[in-house]
Amino acid sequence: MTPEELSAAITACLHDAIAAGDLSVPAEAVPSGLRVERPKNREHGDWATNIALQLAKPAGLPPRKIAEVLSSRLAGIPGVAGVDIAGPGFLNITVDASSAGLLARSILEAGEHYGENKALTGHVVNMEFVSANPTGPLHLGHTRWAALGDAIARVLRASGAEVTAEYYINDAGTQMNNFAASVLAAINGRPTPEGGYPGQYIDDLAKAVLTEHPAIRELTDEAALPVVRNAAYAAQMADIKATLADFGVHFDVYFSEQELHEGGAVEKAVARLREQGHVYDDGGAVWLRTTDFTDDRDRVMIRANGEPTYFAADAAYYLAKKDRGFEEKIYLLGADHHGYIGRLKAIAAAAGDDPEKNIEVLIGQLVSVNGAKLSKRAGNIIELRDLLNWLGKDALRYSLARYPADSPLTLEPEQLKKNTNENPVFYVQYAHARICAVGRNAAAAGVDRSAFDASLLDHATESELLAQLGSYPSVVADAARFREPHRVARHLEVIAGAYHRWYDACRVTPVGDDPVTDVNRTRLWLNDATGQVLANGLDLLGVSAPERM
RNA sequence: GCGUGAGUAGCUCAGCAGGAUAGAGCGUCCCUCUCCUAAAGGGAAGGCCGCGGGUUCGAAUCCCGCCUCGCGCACCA
Repeated sequence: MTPEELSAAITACLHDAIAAGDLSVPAEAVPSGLRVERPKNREHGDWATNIALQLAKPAGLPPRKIAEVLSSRLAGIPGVAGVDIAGPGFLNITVDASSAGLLARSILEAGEHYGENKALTGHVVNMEFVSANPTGPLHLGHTRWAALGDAIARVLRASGAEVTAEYYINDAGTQMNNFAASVLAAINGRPTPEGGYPGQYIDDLAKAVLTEHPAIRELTDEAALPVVRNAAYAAQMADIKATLADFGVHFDVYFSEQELHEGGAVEKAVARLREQGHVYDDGGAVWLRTTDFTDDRDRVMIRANGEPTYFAADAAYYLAKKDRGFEEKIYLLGADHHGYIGRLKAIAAAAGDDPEKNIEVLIGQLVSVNGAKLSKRAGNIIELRDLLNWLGKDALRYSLARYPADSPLTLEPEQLKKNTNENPVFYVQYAHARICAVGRNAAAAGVDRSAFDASLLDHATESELLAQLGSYPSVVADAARFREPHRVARHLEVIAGAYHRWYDACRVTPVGDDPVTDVNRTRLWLNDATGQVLANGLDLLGVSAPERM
């Protein structure tokens, strides 16, 4: 029995009690999503609900009185072994072993789909993250959002949402000219120009451009600059994409800012917003009255010199997302950009959208790494590529995904390289590897899954393990709803702990010459089911589930 | 100044979508392998949940005020 099935059964009992006149509660006071919780204290049963406490006020009865009415009905739910009323009015429910144990089989039947849910079915989401400028390699500042954004996209999909992961390329504006000028200067052996980009990677790009265009030095700067710009841009973007691929991060769409400008989308956006009545002219510039909404000041769209601002492109980009049919637009930004929330929401509102519903800006606090070496290639930054080579994809992705985005984070590399409990990614992966080892040993000992008797899974550690496995789908759903994949990571650690304790208490393979029994066979189901859940959860985080360590 | 995030065990952090005795890992101190991965497990010790008010059956959690720290407040991108 899963917690969802139990809570549905309790809800049904509640409605029965009301229909039978045992309880008088207004329909609107009955919670739609009744939840059962795993009590911290094992003496409080397998599952608990505080429904009686919640209904006390609307029913005008003491909570314990309501609990008494419900407890006899709850006791009649198939699979429920006992119901106790505790404390102020909690209902503590004990599930019989055979009912709880069936979960092991249903997990294996669902396989890699176990944990998927329909919490966000019908949601069409655009998820924008990383969006690093194509003027240099990805660095530490992008790493957290890459890991987190990709994991959020995965949990959203697992909850039924239709998600497009998108990377906005800021390939327009003066930065690209400075970038091109820097590469051209390197080609000609001249020093980095004013406002240009220093670093070894510029020289590498220069060499690549020179290989592709051997005669480039013979052109005037004016003629060479566009060629250099395009070639260096393409090479840098290729490097970024390759790094992301190695990091296991996938984007469905790379969206070019330059194409917005070239296609006239920026002018059209200004015109559209002007039609909506939110645009005005002042001091030769064109402004969007974002203060009509929640922004603290109006924003310039077209400067007095006729050049559109970055903000104007942002507005055009928002409209492009809207026009492509994305009802929900999620932006993942660093804390240094949190000032953008107001203006982005104002764009949405000015476009006629609901800023509470159609746009969501997630802010992540900055991350640092103790003892990380600065990149020689790219100047004073920590490169994602170097972190990847140093710590490995799994440790890096897991450790970034296991904290909420709004908590400041300092990674401890020495800890991430350890193979002990101190390293959470190891702890979870080790549990998976151990499960696989047990599976191999079971096969060698002649234990297979030819029999399954759920009532044999009656040890306290089995009840605990089964309960945590049963909670997994709702953890995935919560992770999606709140955009917090760290919930998955934390729950995997709980499952891994429950597994290790079970492993110590209950053997799958017989000792010595003892015969293979249905206890062994049934435990193999539980062993394999746990491995399936750990693998599924690690996959949501972009982390591998090794079979051996 | 305004906005925004944080403050929980010696350390790194969960818990904040109100619930029962506030949790995990590390560190310290005990204990458990002739038997599936001890790379593990069990136990002990360790807390004015930043401070002060409020809301209610109940507050680490919600509201108000204050303190400390991080980040941001461009006709830059």
